Amino acid sequence: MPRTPRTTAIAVTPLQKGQQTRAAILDSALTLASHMGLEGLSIGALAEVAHMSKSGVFAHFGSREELQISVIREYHQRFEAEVFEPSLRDKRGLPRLRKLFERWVRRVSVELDAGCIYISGAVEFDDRPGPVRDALESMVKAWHGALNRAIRIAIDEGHLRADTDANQILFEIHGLILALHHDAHFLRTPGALDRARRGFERVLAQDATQPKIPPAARKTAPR
Amino acid sequence: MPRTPRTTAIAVTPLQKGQQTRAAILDSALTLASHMGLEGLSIGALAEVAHMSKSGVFAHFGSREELQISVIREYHQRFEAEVFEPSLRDKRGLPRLRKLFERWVRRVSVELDAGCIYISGAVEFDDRPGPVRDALESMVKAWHGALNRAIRIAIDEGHLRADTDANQILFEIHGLILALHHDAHFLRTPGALDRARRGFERVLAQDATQPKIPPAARKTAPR
DNA sequence: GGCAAAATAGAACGACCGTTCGTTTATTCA
DNA sequence: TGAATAAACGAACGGTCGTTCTATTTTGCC
Repeated sequence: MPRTPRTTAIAVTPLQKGQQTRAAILDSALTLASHMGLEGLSIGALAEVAHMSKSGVFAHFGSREELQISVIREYHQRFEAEVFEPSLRDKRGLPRLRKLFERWVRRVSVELDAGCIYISGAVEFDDRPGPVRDALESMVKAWHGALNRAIRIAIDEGHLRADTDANQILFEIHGLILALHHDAHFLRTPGALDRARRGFERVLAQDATQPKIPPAARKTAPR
Repeated sequence: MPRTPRTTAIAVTPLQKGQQTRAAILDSALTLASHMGLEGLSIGALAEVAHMSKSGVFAHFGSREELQISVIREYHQRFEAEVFEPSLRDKRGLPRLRKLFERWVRRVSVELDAGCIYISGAVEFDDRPGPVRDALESMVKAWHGALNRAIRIAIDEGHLRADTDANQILFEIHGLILALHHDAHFLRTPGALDRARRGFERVLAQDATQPKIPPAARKTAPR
């Protein structure tokens, strides 16, 4: 058989028309879901934003549930590309962990008005079993796994004490992100970003083997 | 004019029939909203749970929005009665703060399956202006104000250092509660409750004037 | 250029939504 | 007890939802 790049031609052709509009729809769906939540994401509203008919949008996903799952997967992909992957080029241990947190914090707060789909999704679907919840859960767990690994590397490198409880640190760091999201998006308290950063340094300080010299604070607080 | 306890007869009569069923409806509405969120709270579903007709339920509130606000107010009242008010009988300062946190933590995690309306509401309404959001925001701010006062009392009593940043502590404590809610309800991770408690003691340890002797941990970790 | 296949549109569906209205039942009070 | 009032019902409305189906248009390929 000669070359048959028919059905599974992934990256060769510059995206078939269908995949292309699908990507455009998904892009609109992401911003829409960030504002209205995954439950508030309706096909009608999405069609309007994408300048398409309801059935035209629908045909790309087959069901609303599949659309929601696609949104979650797309969000995960962007999250990984923006927050996780760059950290692989950072120095292992605490430096990498700090950068990871900084990018995370930015992602949650800088997403100007829109909220984080992991966070809103967790609240919307904590009581609602099904494929959407499953997709969300596996994405969140994957991210937590990556964070846990980063923390353990910091232990292995000797930057954190050997008896450090990685999951406890993860729990507290995650709490800081959630509080940041809450204060920045709901209460709109100014200064929440710095509170998250200060909290992060306090969490690290507890288990750090070196006296705390957070690189950013060094010039302003050189005591 | 003789006695006219007509419209505003609050606590004298053992609750008119109307108020009585209104309270019953509100009770069902609270559990329903805890599961489905404030946005997922529909009058039809509520009527079914309350064994009433839609219009019968509707008449008690006049609009869905008013129903949502009533739910928020009722939740706030219960939250205050269960978490805040008992603390007024606790010893001022750190003891009171610890009890406050412990009751809060219990409230968030022990609500067996249902979620906290403050937390889910904050996510649902963070970019949806209107009376519902306003009601939620004022309730949450009232609670934060009470917590802030409790922390400052601990400073005044000399239990926390004089230069303690009360709002920073509040931010971090709130984060622990949010992380607990996330892990307990969404991920269903076991041990989240203890992680929240440990985090709380770490937050306090940073600013405590006495070496950390958390009363609960004294017997298990007497080092 | 023409043909098969993919992509989109448009109308219609049943279900549920919040809300309105007229009627009927239950409660209150003299 | 009987009249006045409050409470609850039931049907209906306009609207939006996800989904289905059939037509029409657009695309990709020889």
